[in-house]
Amino acid sequence: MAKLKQGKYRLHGDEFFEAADVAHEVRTFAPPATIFSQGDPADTVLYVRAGRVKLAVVSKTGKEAVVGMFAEGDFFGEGCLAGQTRRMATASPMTEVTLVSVLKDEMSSRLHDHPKFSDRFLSHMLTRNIRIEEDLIDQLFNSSEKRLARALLLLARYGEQDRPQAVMPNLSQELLAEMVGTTRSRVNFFMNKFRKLGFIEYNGVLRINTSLLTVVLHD
Amino acid sequence: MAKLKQGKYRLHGDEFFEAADVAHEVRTFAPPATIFSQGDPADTVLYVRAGRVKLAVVSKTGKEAVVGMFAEGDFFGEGCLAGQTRRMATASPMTEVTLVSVLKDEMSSRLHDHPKFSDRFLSHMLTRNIRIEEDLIDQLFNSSEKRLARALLLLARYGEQDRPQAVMPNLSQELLAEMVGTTRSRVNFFMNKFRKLGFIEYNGVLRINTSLLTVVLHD
DNA sequence: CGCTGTCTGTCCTCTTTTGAACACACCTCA
DNA sequence: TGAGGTGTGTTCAAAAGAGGACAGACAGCG
Repeated sequence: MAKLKQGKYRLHGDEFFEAADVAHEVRTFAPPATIFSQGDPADTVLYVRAGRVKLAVVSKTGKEAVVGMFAEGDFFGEGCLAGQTRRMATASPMTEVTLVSVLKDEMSSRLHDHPKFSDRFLSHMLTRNIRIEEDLIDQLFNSSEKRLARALLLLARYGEQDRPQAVMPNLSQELLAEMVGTTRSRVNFFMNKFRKLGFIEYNGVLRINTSLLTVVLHD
Repeated sequence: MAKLKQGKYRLHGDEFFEAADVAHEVRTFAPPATIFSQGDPADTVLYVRAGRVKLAVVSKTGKEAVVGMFAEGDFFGEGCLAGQTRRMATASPMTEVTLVSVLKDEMSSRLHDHPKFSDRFLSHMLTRNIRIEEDLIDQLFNSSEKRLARALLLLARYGEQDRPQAVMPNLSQELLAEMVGTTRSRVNFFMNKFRKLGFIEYNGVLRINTSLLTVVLHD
């Protein structure tokens, strides 16, 4: 385990793959490639060694929604372990990304016979679960204004690792709308509102005033 | 393993608890009791041996939303394994219910050293994950009309075990509204619409015409 | 019997959200 | 240099939803 500067412990990359002797394949992607598409046959579980991945669903009406973003240390595509035979969403790289891909059957076996590996995976599942559940509650309770505020705050926390609160510039209002579950015009409206109120500033880079923006969340 | 009539295999009750030698406690509840409340300290994982449980969140503004319903064979309250120290939701029995409760630390240990048990739990997590993700997508894409239709269809599938499509009578429009994430007046409006169109009928018992109602979902 | 509580049916207003349009700025590439 | 692409700022009418209010039906209970 490597201790990161924020003080959190995190298992690093391959160790536990190698410790558990998991047969795997390493693949890299860069935008605008596609890792897998909604409807593809699903027989591998993926793990992010480096970079960032977006998981999105498109509805019958062509609307697109982001249902997950994954970074170093995350698994995704694990639905196939529960019997999903097709991908339910489309995964694409947001940056250059290095992935470890493990066949479903291999994955099941190693989960079964290697406790450390299974611990690690289970802990991912628990965390992911909490996150989706929060997203669901957010959708159930909050207006799009609050949901946008929350999304920005989560992004800010992501950014924390490097400099205080500079968030990636390749984050269009269109993408924000997909993450939040609303339309671009709505996002634009609230972004300007937040800017006027001094909660955020942006012109190329996005800076977020965490403490001010938090106020939006709590009425 | 017992083979159920629908042809699905399902592990039954205690077997795998006993096989894994998990220290546990059995408790029973009946409405209108509370199993645990949002904000309570969280240090056990629960398992439903019989009956049905509702998991709901109340917002700061007093709105209530149902984020999960659990039946025989389901685990819940597993957030504490991922470090949540408080319950994020309130769990209540919907019927008479028999629960198995396992201390968090005991749970971690057994997950770590007993593959069968860990398999079983992991499979629960994967399934639950898929379900919440679907709920989230449903919220992101669909109007309350479609969400209600979906909720009813899911309920019908639940009922499938016994008679074709009679759904529990103690299912108020208020509760439906909480499950769907809307208001009662909205639910009432669509229930009447569905009834007029012959998609459902109700007067005490609710009967759902699955194939007709499915049409609503697909435009 | 009447009181009370719960659930349904209905109606109405106010707010939020959608969906689409158009102008403008900026970048890139031929 | 100019054309096309992409992202932003802005506006607006129309649709969907929220949030109440109120009456009637019905059951349990003192």
